[in-house]
Amino acid sequence: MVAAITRQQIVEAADKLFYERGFEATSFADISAVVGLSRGNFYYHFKTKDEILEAVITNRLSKTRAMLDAWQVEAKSPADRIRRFIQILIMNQTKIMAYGCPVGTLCNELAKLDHIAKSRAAELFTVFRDWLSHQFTALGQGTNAEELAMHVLMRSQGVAALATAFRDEAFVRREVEDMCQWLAAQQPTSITHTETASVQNS
Amino acid sequence: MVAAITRQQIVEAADKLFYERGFEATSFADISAVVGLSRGNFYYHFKTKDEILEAVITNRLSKTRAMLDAWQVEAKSPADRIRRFIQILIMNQTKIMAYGCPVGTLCNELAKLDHIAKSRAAELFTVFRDWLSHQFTALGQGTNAEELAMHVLMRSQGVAALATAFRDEAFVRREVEDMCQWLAAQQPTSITHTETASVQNS
DNA sequence: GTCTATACCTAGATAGAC
DNA sequence: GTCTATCTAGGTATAGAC
Repeated sequence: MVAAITRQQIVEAADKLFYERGFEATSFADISAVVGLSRGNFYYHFKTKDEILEAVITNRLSKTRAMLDAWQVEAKSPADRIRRFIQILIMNQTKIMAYGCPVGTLCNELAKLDHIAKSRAAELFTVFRDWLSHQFTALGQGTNAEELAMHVLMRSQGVAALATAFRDEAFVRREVEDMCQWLAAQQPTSITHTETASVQNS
Repeated sequence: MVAAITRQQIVEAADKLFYERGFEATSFADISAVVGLSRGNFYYHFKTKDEILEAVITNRLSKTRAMLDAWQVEAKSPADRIRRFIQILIMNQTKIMAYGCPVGTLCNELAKLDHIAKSRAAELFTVFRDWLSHQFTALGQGTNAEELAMHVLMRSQGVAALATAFRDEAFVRREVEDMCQWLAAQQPTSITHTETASVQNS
């Protein structure tokens, strides 16, 4: 149907604008201008702004799952997959320096607004955490796989936040490098020192 | 003067609301309601909303500097002072889980709005970074003191972001613990292993 | 399904009485 | 220095013609 295509166009445009300008700061007029639709017709597809947000989050969730599924096939080892995740910081550096992490900034904004969808937005983090946790288990870190996953997520969020504030490419590169070194130290089969001052001890 | 007191009340109220609800989502009506002032009278003190933001950031900067100066006296060793910084995550846990880090979330919002004050907000980070850098130098890490300072800032931001999304107190405690262990490993005089997979190498 | 027109509200901001 | 009244712009949302 044409309606389904228009709807998807709206969701994609809203996704981009919510990321670049924020949810509240984006108006229907902004979205409809991008799609090339009148504001009035807008309401044929979505009754409220919250409905669009809901659709945007759902869309992001499925796209994220698809991306992680692809990585599962493309990258051979669990360590390679985790590195692939870490490398997002390099791949999306320009956008992150301008607008921050799409997930983290959305969760923060919705938390402040005390918006109904804030827990649904946090699901995006859960998807990443569970996938990372799965990789750490495959890496032989079954006991504290989830803690290690949260640690990787935490670092990514921290790097993204400071990348936005300082716009320092060298900082991003250095921290990504450091994360990869940390990761190497998490592999029990690794030749590097098994003891590091890291999350592995509860 | 009475005007100066009223002005300060406005700044304090705006500071709190900008943190808890966000800059854009806070209206003049919200602020004046807290202060107990009419909207009209508001403009006697501040001509525009941006002027209030400017005043709020200036206020935060001076309060932050005062806090760090106090820590400089209260805590005896550089390591104690850095730990004091890390402990903010525990001290302000409830607020952070609800609204995130006041500095990080403000910088993110202003970045998305492409607001003129975004670089001024980032100065708040600079104040923390320079203070932390100073402590690391005192700790004997003069060569890469600033990098270590950025690493501490990065972790704090990451923990704050995920604390907001997951509201997991155990996670916060665990990561604070881990940061303190990492810190202990940064002291050259320390008895712990000198080599860790950490930022110390470029 | 898409449009125009419009209702209704709240925002930031101003004017002028007191 | 504080108030009320008011302006204008922009937001969400609806109605109804095509």
